[in-house]
Amino acid sequence: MPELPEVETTRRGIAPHITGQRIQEVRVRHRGLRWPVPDELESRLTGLSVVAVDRRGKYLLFRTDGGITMILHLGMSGSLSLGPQGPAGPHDHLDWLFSGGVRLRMRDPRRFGAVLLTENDPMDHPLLRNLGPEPFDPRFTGEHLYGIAKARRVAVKQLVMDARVVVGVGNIYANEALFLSGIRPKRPCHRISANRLSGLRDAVVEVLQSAIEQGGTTLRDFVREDGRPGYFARRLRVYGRAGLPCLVCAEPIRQIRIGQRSTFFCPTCQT
DNA sequence: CAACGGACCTGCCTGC
DNA sequence: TGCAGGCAGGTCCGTT
Repeated sequence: MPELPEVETTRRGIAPHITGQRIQEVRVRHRGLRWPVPDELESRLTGLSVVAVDRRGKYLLFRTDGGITMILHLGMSGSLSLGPQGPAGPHDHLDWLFSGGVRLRMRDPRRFGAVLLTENDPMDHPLLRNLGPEPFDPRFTGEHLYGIAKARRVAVKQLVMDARVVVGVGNIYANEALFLSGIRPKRPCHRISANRLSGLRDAVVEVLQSAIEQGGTTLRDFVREDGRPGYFARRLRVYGRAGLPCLVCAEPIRQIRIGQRSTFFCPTCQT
């Protein structure tokens, strides 16, 4: 159930184990993901070595010495694990077996994930081409947010969740960042000052950074028999806390819907 | 262009 | 206990 911190934690967990390793065999059990797993995946990957595992937004990029990059997205319910994992379950779609004996497995019950190949620069791939800056990129600034916000009329929560504006801010961390910066999720983005949007930028960076740091502390558990990456306990201030007292002012946290997504905020701390 | 709603799927929880 | 309904951390795509 990955947002950017989970994807980054996964990347850091697997990269040291498979970088430099040769793909000996690819087993595809179920091709049905968001898009069908390409028929030629097995034949084109077998024999290549992984030279790097990168990330762009929530996409993982497995770069190989054959000039081919495998693009992998975990969707809503996907996870990667390093083996040995035991017998494959019904939602274990793919295995990659490496020459060193390591096995990487992708599980995805809801099948919103994706596995694709590209032989070109993956940044030019249609799925990645129009993505906004990484949250930790110096180009993601308050001015960047403000410049876009003044020309748009959506709720600010929808703006920060728009991958063309900045990548990696999913529903949980959008809620958290808006709480931290004291902005109501529903506020029209063009009616927020540059100063407050700058605060929102800082909050986005902080909330993602600290989640990644917490994930890092459990990385040692990444290789486990049951396979699931070590999900860390999140310290959430508003997400999922409808009706519970605000941790700052004790006012009950409210829950509304914005663009079909659950939204949580404190009616006194956030204006 | 921007905004919006629907679509893709399964699992899990709630309430009748 | 069974079943319907609602909800879930993503994001693409078609329509207006």
